[in-house]
Amino acid sequence: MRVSSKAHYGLRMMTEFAKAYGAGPLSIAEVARVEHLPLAYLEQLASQLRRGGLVDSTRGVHGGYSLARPADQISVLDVVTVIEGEVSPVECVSHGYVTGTCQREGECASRGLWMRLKQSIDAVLSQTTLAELVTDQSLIDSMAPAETTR
Amino acid sequence: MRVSSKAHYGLRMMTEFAKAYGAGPLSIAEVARVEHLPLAYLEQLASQLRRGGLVDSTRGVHGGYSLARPADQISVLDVVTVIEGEVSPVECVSHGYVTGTCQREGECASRGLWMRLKQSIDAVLSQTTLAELVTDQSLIDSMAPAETTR
DNA sequence: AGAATCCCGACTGTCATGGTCAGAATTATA
DNA sequence: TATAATTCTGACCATGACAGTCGGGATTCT
Repeated sequence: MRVSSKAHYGLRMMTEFAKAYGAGPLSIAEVARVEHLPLAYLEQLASQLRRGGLVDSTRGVHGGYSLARPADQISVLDVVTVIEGEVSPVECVSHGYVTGTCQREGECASRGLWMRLKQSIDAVLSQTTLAELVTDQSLIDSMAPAETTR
Repeated sequence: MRVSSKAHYGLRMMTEFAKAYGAGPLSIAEVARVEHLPLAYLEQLASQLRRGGLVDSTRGVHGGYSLARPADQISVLDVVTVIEGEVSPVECVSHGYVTGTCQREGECASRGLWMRLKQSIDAVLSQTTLAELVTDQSLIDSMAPAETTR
């Protein structure tokens, strides 16, 4: 029951893109610098995010990535889903599940539980948008300016 | 964001123990038979459950395992925690987290999110007890008796 | 004594994670 | 027009978790 650091990295990258939204594309070299993440790895994640339709890319010298839509219209769930695939505690509650695949389906008592769990997770993740993460971030920054020079 | 089938197996086994509660120990050979799970694997899981204090074991001929306390006092969270370790989307919100381990702690905007997520998951898993799973099970069984002969 | 059981440690194959690397394609700019 | 900055792609790799298997030991009932 954990979020991969892959998804976590992706979210951090998306937060950077959100901060830069409207000011032209942001390169992953820049993201790697400010977030201290391995550049070559971010490249892969950025590709996934693009294929998932969350960001647009611009190649060439002043290229980079920018959010495909405003930050308040991209939820954490969107990001996690693109990178990790659908959030689903067990296969039988995932979207593409084909009825009958699990032989125990009829007599399974815990499916209801897993469905509640999935809904609960989805709710939390879809309620938080990148925009909120960014404003939380600036709140933190403004409250502890002495720490930022480290 | 998924529950390992290891934990899922463990839960199924615990449900069997719950059904047999009060009627002497239940052997894992029996569990393996009715749940169609590999016996040798269940042995490992049963050991973990015992070490985690969720079941008591009896060796010898009519031995087996029985719940360490009534089924309504064991939650799904208890089971998952013993088998998978603490449920925690990211390290920095887990119980044993040492403040300062994550260098980004000060400026991390998503920690609040992960804490909400953990709480939400914990809530769902701790609200459901083995007793409820068992009664759900019997409800299902009584409603579709024709299917049980397959 | 022997069968049924739990107990334990070692082993194994497969897969996801968390990367790295080399090089090709594209584009701005000196 | 060359070159530097970028994205894009596919291949590669090391590590550890997961999902098991196996062999044998310890215990207890009959």
